[in-house]
Amino acid sequence: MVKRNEHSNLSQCPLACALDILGDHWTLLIIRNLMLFGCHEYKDMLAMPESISSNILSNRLKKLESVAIIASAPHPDSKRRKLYYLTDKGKDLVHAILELARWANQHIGDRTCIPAAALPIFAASRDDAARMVLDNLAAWERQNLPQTEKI
Amino acid sequence: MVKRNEHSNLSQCPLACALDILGDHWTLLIIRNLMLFGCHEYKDMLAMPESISSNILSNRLKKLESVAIIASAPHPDSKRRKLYYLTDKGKDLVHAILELARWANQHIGDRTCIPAAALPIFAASRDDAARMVLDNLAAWERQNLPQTEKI
DNA sequence: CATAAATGATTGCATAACGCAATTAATGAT
DNA sequence: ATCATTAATTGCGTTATGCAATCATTTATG
Repeated sequence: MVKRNEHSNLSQCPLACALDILGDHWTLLIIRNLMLFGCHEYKDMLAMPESISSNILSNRLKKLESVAIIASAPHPDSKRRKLYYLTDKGKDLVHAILELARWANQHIGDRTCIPAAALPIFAASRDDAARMVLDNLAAWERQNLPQTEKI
Repeated sequence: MVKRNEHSNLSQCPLACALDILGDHWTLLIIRNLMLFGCHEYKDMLAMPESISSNILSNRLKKLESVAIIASAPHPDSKRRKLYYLTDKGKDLVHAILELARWANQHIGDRTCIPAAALPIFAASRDDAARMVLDNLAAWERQNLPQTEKI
């Protein structure tokens, strides 16, 4: 059985190893949902405009949890629901994600439109933008996660 | 015929549109080769440690040229060789690429090792690093590309 | 209590993308 | 002339993806 090429078997380049985890069409969009769009539940992610399939979503959430980029907690309102959130490792992707979005906005901007939820972040400077995102996440966590669950 | 999900059909989010172009296992590695490793020819890219297949490489070079992230020029030494290089649009990915590499180095650093060619860049601050990369590229272009070919 | 709806997943199947080896066409070198 | 190099392309088998349907569990409703 020929497995998919895992760069990290052959290369120790940081970029190559990062792409083993992040280099597909969906993973960074899931992280974007958690980071910028206040999307913290399975059903919310299924409803995103890019229309991810439920099997792919399930698969990616599992992978991201297994490499500790995200974590999950039971939803306070229901046993069958879960809250997904970014770990510190996941939050640190804010710089890479904002740079990719910034590039797209600058170079393929005729095809893009910054989502309303992200407008204030795009208006800010690089450093301010990252800080705003992290502040928003911290505020969400104070409201929605048990205080002891901070990872 | 079911085509691969193209996010840009459904979403105008800059990140989603960027991933239509960059969101696979190989595209950013090719850009990395041009940007950081002084790798400007087909045969050099085939020799990279991650072992890309020649059909995939050919396909990605074509796609990247079609979206004007790279361009090519005939090699001065041989008609059958080509020189690939980054356009300004491609060079602007320097920030995103360095942030991804920085993240990997910080969070999965046990599995990574910064390639020697990139060490001085990693040692520098964010702003200095991007400037160093762009200076290196400009120097290479002065030596290897006809002056009128600047795109 | 019985039934229906919501939710987080999993399964089966068809298709597209990929990985590998071999091959091609054009050019250069001996 | 013959062989090697280079930038691709082709064929074929494997893997990943997309989609629809389904499942199991939990919550809501009559």
